[in-house]
Amino acid sequence: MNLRSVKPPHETRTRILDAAEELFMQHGFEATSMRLLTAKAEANLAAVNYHFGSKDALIEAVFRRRLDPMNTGRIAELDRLEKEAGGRALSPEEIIRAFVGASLRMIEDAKSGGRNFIRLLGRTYTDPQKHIRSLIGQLYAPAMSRFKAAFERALPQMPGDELVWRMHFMFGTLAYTLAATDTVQLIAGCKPEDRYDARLLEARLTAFLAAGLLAPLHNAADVKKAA
Amino acid sequence: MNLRSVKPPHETRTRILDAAEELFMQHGFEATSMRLLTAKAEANLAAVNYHFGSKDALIEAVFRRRLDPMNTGRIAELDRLEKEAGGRALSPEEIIRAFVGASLRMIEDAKSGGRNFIRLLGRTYTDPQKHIRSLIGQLYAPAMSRFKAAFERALPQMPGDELVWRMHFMFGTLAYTLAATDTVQLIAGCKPEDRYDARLLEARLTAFLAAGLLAPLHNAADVKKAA
DNA sequence: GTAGAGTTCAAACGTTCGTTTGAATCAGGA
DNA sequence: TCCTGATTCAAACGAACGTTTGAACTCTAC
Repeated sequence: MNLRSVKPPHETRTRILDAAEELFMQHGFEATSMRLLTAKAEANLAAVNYHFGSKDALIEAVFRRRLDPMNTGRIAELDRLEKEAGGRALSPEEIIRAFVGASLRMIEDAKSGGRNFIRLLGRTYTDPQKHIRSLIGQLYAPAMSRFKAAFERALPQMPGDELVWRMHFMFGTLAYTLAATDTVQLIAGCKPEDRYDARLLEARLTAFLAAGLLAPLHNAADVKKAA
Repeated sequence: MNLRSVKPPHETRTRILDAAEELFMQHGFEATSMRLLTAKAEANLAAVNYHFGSKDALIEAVFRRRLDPMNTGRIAELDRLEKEAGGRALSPEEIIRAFVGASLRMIEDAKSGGRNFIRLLGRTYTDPQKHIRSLIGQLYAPAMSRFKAAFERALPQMPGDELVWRMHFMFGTLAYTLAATDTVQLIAGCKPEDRYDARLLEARLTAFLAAGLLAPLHNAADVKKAA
């Protein structure tokens, strides 16, 4: 029995995923070389191609590992809330919290690299590569349609296109807030340790998003008339 | 006089900037090679290094060309509004519109590549490379502090850290909304030509942002108690 | 018409990239 | 103990990268 045999099966795979998550976040996909990545994972250069097939397949695996459970959890949480509410309609705040909470709980989970992943994810929503965006879209699609239906029930009076846009705005606020923490420092000095008091952030985000979602409806006719 | 002499002076520089703007948007910085870029600009491979010095310097020039006038315009618009208002305090909506309007006016300007730039910009806020983010931060700093002061005058009752966070949220919504148009299609089918009716989008965005900015203040003590 | 600065050009530089290869090493069952 | 499939390893592959070079070319001013 040599030293290497103490590793559980597939540990190399996991070490590669962890290293990839962190390095992709720090440097981006293209700027992270397989040599740097495998060195950090304490694996051989060929290990990525052996275990995943290619660099692109590794990227996909990084997202699937975290995103599938996260969105499954979001849907389950929504199911739970609706069952708990019986026939009563959920409030917009409850629905927002079910969505936002999943991200923040992963950020709070400091032991696993969840925070790395959330920041990576925020950056990837706007990645220029089409196959990456379509992967993200594909992984989000079930949760998206589920939450859209929930919002429609909670806000039956809101026009469909308006709801789509406001969901887009909410989604963007969440993605950007968790990815671009530097901007807060840009706006004003802000102690780093305050940045991720997840519970306080959740309250701030939810209040902001709920208010935006429930903003008074503009009058499209007025907008066009003013033009 | 040969064919090339019909080009105005520095036109090669401009063609390179235009090509870079479009290709950086489509493929990102790293994935855009100098060979592809100079081919699109109908320039020699060495032209970028001759006119700009390096690829990094080209990236910086792309941002400076658009961002400097845009933020100068934002500040001028705010100055104009305040002068027009005399002593009266500006409303949050007016301030938001002054900021958002600059982005949307550039998107509307379809002839120049303004729309490309705005999308590129939205993606770059979350770029992993530190020197790029710090460049963006540096170019935004004057407008940021100017608008922060304006919001403080408009909302004297709002705590400082709360305002910083809400500005962060607003900034994120704007950046993401203009960069990740694909997500709207993900949430629900949406005709592409509707996506950038800039005037309608400005109304939607401003309503959402103003409502979020003016959201009821949460009670931080309650949040901590609930934890 | 010629000197000279500004610009363009083809070619090559050294480096790094993702991937492949084939041998070496491992664990576990017959 | 030996076989077998799974995994790791060092080494090399061809391609693509950003940059540099020095000659060729263009236009202006004298």
